[in-house]
Amino acid sequence: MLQINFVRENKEEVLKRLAVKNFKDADAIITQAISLDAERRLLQKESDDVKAEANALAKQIGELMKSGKMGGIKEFAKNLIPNHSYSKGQEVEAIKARTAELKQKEKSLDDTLKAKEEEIHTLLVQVPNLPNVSVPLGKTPEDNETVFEHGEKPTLPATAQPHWELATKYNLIDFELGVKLTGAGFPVYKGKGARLQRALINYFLDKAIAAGYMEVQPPILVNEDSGYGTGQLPDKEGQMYFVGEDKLYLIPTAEVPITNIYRDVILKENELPIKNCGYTPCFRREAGSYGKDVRGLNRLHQFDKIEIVQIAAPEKSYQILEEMREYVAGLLKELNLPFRILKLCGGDMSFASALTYDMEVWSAAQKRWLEVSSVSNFESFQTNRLKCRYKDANGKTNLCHSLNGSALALPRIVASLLENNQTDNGIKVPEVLVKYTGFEMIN
RNA sequence: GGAGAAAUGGCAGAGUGGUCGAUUGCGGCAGUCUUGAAAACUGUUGAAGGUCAAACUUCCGGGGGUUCGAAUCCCUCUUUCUCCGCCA
Repeated sequence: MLQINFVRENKEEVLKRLAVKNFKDADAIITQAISLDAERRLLQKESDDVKAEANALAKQIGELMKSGKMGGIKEFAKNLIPNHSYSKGQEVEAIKARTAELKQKEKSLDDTLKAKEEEIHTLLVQVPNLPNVSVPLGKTPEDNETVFEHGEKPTLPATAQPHWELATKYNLIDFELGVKLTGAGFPVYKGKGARLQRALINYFLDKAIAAGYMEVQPPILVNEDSGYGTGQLPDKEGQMYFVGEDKLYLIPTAEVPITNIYRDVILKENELPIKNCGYTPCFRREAGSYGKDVRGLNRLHQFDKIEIVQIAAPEKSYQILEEMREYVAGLLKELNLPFRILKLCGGDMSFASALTYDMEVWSAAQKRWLEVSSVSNFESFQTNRLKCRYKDANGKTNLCHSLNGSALALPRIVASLLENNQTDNGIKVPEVLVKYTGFEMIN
């Protein structure tokens, strides 16, 4: 969520940059939020003044009663409403009447204030993050900018098979069985298929740890506050599985629990950057995305992913984004998969991101690019919701920046490994994985 | 799941209706002393809104209530601890 103070002070800039994200109602929403905020501050002042008077009265009554000077109370009451005369014994009642009046006023002001704040909030949560100045213009994935390409696309013989056929041929993955147990999109990995999964998880975690990330094992169900903190709620509840009985959501990515570790936390500047990694299964309903690109491992309801998350000082976050991008690229190089890196255009970026790189591997039999990672800088968009802050050298509290990336998502890596490395004698396991799998060939 | 107890500032721990945003200790920061460090001493040290800056307001697990006035009393929710039951 954008900060209202920033929006207020940089309206033109905000509108200009929202246009890059093709956000339609920017002008109306921003203008209204700013005007509501002005009203809000006036109300706040008014309410504060009323409270200040009530507090002062209560305090004085306390002092008078404490000193036992009932006569003092009489004088006090007279000053309260100067031209009013009181009959005996009414002094205290007069004071009470005045505070009751104030209290009523306070309540009505606070109700209005609260409503105003909610209105502003409702408007602001609809506004996406501002894209970084380097984000290319564009509306569709066609407009993404390829910033890096690596590796040779293998040329496969005519007999080459897509991964879902290979998976069946070598008895690695049973899609039908998954349907029996759960439903479409919940495959069962078996034998070397299961072992390959486990090998990849361990390999990715070991690499992340070596790169300075601390491993965490978070819960894979989260509450509503967490869903809100990273921005899945209130908008995308339809994409998450929900356990109604306990009001918990199955995580769509480890980003949610790991980033929420830092919700309502004030960090010391020397603790930054915080680098966490974690393996979790991820659950996505993928409502409305059916078609042929869901074939095999291309799009699942449950899949495994290793996520890297960093909480950084604002002035370092873009440098860190590049480091994270290099880190993920390094993994793909080691796995010997041809890949490209895209800088997403304004129209293709996620709601919360300021700059995103997508990493896509070449899937040789399907002859298409598959997204296996997305590395983003959210700047202070998430941390504003999370209230994740740090104290700088001057003792001032500022919002941190948050970043995350997949490192990596397994299914499409597996798909690409199977397809690209297929030979007449079986599928060759990449060298770096052999010590994790314990076998060199799948046959 | 049943019974009881508790939830206060980075941590520990006072405070049971009236200058309490909160005693005190530890920790942190700054200074004095020292060649330097430690120790000792002095000062300082929560967050949010608001303001040019102040004033001022809010926050003692969350929400609601009683009262002129609540950290303090009442209701409710959540969490933690102890005991019992069940159990990987």
